[in-house]
Amino acid sequence: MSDEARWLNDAELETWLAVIGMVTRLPNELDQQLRRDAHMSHFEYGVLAALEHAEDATRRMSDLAYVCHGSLSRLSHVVRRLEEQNLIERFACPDDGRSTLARLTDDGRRRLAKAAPGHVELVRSLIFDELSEEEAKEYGRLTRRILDRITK
Amino acid sequence: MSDEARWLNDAELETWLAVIGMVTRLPNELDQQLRRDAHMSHFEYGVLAALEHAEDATRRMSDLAYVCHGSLSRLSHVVRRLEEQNLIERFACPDDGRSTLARLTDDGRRRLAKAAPGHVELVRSLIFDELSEEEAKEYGRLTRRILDRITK
DNA sequence: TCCCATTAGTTGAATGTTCAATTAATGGTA
DNA sequence: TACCATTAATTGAACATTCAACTAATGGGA
Repeated sequence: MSDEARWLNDAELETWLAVIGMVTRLPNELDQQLRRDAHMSHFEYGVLAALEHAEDATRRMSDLAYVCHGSLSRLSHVVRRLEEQNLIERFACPDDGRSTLARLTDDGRRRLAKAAPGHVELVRSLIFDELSEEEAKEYGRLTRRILDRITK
Repeated sequence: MSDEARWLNDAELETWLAVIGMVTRLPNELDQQLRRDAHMSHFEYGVLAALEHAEDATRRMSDLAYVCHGSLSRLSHVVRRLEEQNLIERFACPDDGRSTLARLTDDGRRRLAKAAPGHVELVRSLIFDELSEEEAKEYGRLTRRILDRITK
């Protein structure tokens, strides 16, 4: 309270308001497009994509939660729903009895391939059509530094 | 499908993965701090703050929804809960019978003032302690351009 | 004046996420 | 070996958000 110096100045506030808008509106935008065109949320898309890029299209639940930026609980619920649609299958980890492995099925791969073009098109139109190549790189570098702070 | 050129290249993908991490993790981080220290979500904080900065600490519901980046339905539910805690009051708009005005109460102002220092401290530690003054401005400009695209 | 498309807001149900409790396996260490 | 703190994952309840349906007021036209 006695520390006025720690308040945000005008320039900082302007930046901060833009950041709030971005982190609030962008997920909504991605969710809407994917729900409309591919009947999945952006988080679900991220789970499928994270599996596709993994060795054997397989990951431990906790690793998957980390790379998808979600809690293990959230992931567990989401994976159950994806499993019910046969997009993912779960099986015990042979190395560690506590772990569960999740693997992308062929159906899952097809659903992802169907969803990807429209999703990428939206990402491109919102970010990479707006910024020059160098601006986009700089934006990535700055964002990564902040993200590393958040992740600790 | 036939359009390989529209896919993301390595640099774009790196930028995009950082952005996804940011928009997914930052809201969680803000929510956790505010819930722990002030028993409110970041969205609720935003609603109170948006009212405080308004003329007579009063705004139409739909304006409030816009500046808070949420749907009118979401805002309606949130405002009901805040009203139950006497942080906000609602009353009919004299100019337009369809509109509802929301006003910050004295209790609401106090709750916001109590929550603000800890919240600002977190924002500062995540963003403005990481970036130089010029980097923060640049980050704000780039983010704003993307946000304007999202908002159309 | 009388429509009626549009805008503003609310509500309840369906859905999704968080939170806390629980189960179970692991890896040290006494 | 027996203990137990830690890690991994799941589950159900509580809570928040979205979605669709609804009420109601407004502002133009015909």
